[in-house]
Amino acid sequence: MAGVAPITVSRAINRPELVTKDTLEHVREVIARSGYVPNLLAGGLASKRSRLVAAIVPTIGNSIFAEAVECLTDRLGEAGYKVLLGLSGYPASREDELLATVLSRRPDAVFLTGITHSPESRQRLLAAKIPVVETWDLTPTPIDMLVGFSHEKVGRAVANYLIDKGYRHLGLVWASDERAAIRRRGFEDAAAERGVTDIKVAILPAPGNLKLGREGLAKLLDEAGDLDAVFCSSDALAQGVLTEAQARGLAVPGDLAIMGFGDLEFAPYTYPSLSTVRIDRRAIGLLSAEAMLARFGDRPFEKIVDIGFEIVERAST
Amino acid sequence: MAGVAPITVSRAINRPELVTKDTLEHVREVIARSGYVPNLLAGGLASKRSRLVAAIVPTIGNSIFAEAVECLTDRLGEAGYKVLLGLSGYPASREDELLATVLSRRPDAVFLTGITHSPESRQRLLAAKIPVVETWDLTPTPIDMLVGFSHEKVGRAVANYLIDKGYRHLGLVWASDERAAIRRRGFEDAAAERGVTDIKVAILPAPGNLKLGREGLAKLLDEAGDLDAVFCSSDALAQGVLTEAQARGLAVPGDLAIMGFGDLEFAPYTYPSLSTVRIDRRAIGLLSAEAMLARFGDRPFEKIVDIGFEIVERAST
DNA sequence: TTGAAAGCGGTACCAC
DNA sequence: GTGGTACCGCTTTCAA
Repeated sequence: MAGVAPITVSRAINRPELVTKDTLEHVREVIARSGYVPNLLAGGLASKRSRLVAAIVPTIGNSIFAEAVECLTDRLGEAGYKVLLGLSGYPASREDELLATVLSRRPDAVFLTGITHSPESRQRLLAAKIPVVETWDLTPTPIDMLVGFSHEKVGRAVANYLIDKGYRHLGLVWASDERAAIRRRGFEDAAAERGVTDIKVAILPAPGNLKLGREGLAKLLDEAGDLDAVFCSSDALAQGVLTEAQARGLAVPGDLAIMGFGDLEFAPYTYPSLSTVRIDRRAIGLLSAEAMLARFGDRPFEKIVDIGFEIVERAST
Repeated sequence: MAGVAPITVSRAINRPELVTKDTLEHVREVIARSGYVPNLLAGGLASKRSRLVAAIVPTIGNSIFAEAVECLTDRLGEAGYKVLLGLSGYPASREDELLATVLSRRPDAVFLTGITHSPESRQRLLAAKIPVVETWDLTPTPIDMLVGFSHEKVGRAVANYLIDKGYRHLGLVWASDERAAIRRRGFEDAAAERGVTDIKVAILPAPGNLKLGREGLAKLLDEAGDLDAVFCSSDALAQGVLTEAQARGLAVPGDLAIMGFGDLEFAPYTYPSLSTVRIDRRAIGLLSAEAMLARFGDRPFEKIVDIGFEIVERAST
């Protein structure tokens, strides 16, 4: 329609600096007039760059992962990439199958949640020869790149924090999630080193929610009445624990201290508020995007980024 | 590698019923052994079916949209489709641009939030000739299909509900969001019909959160002390209003009744809990998926699905 | 700066 | 039931 070769249109769109100003204007005018929409499937096939990034997360509903995915999507979108969403569920049993189907879309990079993946998945990821960013956890041997923090350190830090404050009768209201299990181990190890053992635990199905939190505390209190501090594997559970404590007339933190995890948006402004472990979820998405973009542009990027965490003290501990 | 024509491999994967059992087994064995991963970009280009569905939502972080997208993704995933995420932000100013870039991926269907789209977007959508599902709202003239509910009716229902309960000094803590504006109009119209005017309004930026909710109630109370019921444009804001009310020593619902909107997961179990308008977010995602799948299979599906809503009464009204 | 030809990796169509 | 051939719509490569 524009009276030029297809390749000139391609260049006008993708590398306008290679085209004369006049040709460029003309092609653009025809594009606008004709309503031409380039077919990126075809483009991806020919160029072997799909400009698609797969994000595999357990869930995005009411969850700490949503915000990371949101940041990832935003940042990648600026650079012309779109995010393919893969929800692996809890437990991440669907990850293998999901990864296989997602890789057949030929994404240019993959964002993964967690660091434990089946040998088949690792193999497939390696074979794809694309940037892979594992997140939400730390390991010295990532598949490729990693943006996360140490769950063991979180557990240890919270145990020491609570013990420093004088609490000795500790309880956990805990979702049966892989990374939470590592936090628990860190917590129990550090507590044991300080001479605090006999930690009560209520295990609940993941993902946690307010109702499960209430049930968790109820179970804990029915079994052991002398609890003075509870650490929860998520803020959602902590909200439930707080609710149950209030319903039972317990003063927080007077009778019972409560610590959450994740620092979900609703937490910081609640009154009386929950103490929690702040994780910079936006940083996980953003840094993952930057890591991928760096690799796309052959620029160097740190292999492992530890974004750390922070204990946020509020009225409840 | 299998000693058969490419098309036979294609059939073994996509239409195994057309291939002899022996050939099928052999091809499958070779596929497993070689680690062959089909290229769906190429397949999509050739077949003109990308098996991609675009979902355009304002945001997925801490939001009512995340759950709908989750259900959509799950249901479509079962059928071999993947979801391309498009985040249009608040206000949906990026929708046009987003839609253009997303359509160049040749999705087989599009999930949209809301019913107001620019003429260019409507045009592009129509030109794509694919199923389009608009959601979260109602109109007699959708682009194609629609799964939603009437925001005007929600507003009217809440006004009548509060007035029936004897509240006369009404306030709104409201995010500046398009659909919320329609609920507000319905609320004010119905209230006016019952003789209740002079409704105080605090307008806040979207999306609402707990902190903004606190600020909203503070503003309302500072301007008009005689408030006896507040309707919030989201549960997140309502949580903030509740928090601020408690901080000021107001009894809820004795001194101040509070009504939220959306029925976010944290709300149902909070104690004392918020009354709210329950929207079946999962149904929006699921029914949208079903609508698309029906159209893919040339099966009929209702053009417009009104999922309705429900006022959930709890301690706070 | 622009274009011709080839091909990316599959699937549609029709013959065998 | 299986295969040959053409072609999906774009980008690569190399030549002009």
